[in-house]
Amino acid sequence: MKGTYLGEFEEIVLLAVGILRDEAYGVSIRNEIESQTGRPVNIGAVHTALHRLEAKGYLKSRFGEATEIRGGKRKRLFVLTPYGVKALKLAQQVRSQMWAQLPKVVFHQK
Amino acid sequence: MKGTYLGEFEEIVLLAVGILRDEAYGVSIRNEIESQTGRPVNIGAVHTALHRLEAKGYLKSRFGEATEIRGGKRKRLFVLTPYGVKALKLAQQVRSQMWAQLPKVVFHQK
DNA sequence: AATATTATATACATTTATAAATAAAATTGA
DNA sequence: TCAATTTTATTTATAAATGTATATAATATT
Repeated sequence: MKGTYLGEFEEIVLLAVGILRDEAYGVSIRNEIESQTGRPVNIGAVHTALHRLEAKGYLKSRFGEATEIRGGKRKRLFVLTPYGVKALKLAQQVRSQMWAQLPKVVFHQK
Repeated sequence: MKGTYLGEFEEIVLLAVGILRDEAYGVSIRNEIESQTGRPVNIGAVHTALHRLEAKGYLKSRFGEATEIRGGKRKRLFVLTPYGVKALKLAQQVRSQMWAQLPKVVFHQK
């Protein structure tokens, strides 16, 4: 495991998994990110990120039932590991601390 | 200008520039990031990020006086542009909003 | 069989990490 | 004085990690 920190997109994927809880899989994660950020997200990008995050130990996965709705392969459901939660907290904490030190002048620039 | 959002490291570089104000240049930025994050930072990584961020319009730069202390080249001093401040705010806002939606269970996982 | 839904694989682009080279300016000391 | 040295800094080159897009596969419904 090399990179000890999260990429920008990886972090958002982790957050989406946390929010979705038992319903976090490729497509629902994509939708969640799109609605939260307003930016279009490619499904392949999500799967690649999920795979890497699992390899790094930030996520774990299991197969769900084949979808009840229409068709499709079995969903692969993801959950945060304690290590993943820790990484999220650390990333946010560092930035919060830096934000708090930004001079007001900069902060209020338009 | 392609990538519309900030990389993880780019964001930290911008924050360091904001904190350092009139004294933001390669070496001081590196030191600031190291002390804020506790992780070692390569000076070349900082310079490439600064260059990219300037090209994207998030930063602008000018030359400072040659150092008063011993020897050395002129420093290239950086400041945030309004566009850079906006990008920082947006990035933090999206994540704060997502954090707020994380179920408490996840949040308090150790 | 065609369609809808989902996952996976592959390829390529961009960002970040690392190391080494180059440049500029002040000090040192003959 | 002035060339060698020291200090400070930027630039360049390359590798690794991360981000994005496209193509392919699997499975159920219509």
